[in-house]
Amino acid sequence: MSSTSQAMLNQSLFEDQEMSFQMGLYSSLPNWIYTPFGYHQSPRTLNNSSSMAADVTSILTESILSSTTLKHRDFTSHLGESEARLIHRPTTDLWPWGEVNECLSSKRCVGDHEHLGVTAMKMKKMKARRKVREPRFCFKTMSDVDVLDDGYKWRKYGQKVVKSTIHPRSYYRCTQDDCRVKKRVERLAEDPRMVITTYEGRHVHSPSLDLDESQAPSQFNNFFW
DNA sequence: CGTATTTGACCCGCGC
DNA sequence: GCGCGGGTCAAATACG
Repeated sequence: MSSTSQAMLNQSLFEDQEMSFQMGLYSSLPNWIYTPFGYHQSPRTLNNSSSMAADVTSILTESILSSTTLKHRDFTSHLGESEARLIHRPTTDLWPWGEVNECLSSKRCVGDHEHLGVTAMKMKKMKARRKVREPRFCFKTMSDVDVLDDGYKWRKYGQKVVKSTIHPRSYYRCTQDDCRVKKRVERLAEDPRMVITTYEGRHVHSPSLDLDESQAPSQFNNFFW
């Protein structure tokens, strides 16, 4: 992995993030899956199978959100041995399970975030808020449009100019009754081409196919909750 | 005219 | 306690 893409990865690890994905330009598939702990793998190595990529993201998300320990066999049992081998980091052929488990057991998180501009103070804030906040994760997408179509219907309820960027942050709530899922959308200060979409909570319903619902939702919707 | 968006006010947690 | 920053509310406004 180049140092440039590593820098992009680091940028995605911003405050409050449980998990992030980076999606490729005009692609519905994440190129990378990032955990808050800094490693990654490319679902594209899985034969471009989006359903399989969705499976991987589901496992990661479930594991992180439920604070269970992530184990390699979680992948092997789900994907099969040969496919699980493919999701190892290509450069090292090693998935740092020790670090994953360490972080998931809340002994310590992320280690060197200082160079990312995330202070220890902020980390304290994150921990405090995580206790009361819904699980959240985010996508980083290169896109001209701010609000990506994720299959759900959203109503905007706020906009705020946040510090350190000229780009306002928009706040959306799922329009479905009894569904408290929120998302916020902002552009990366360092690279306005990148849209950061942060989801908070999980939908209690399926994506609304507001028009033509005869079409199957397809695996694309598996990426979103 | 009903619904969605805009936008300033308000609230709340946090650091000092 | 005060100020700051981020998140939400809700009245006003825009839109279809």
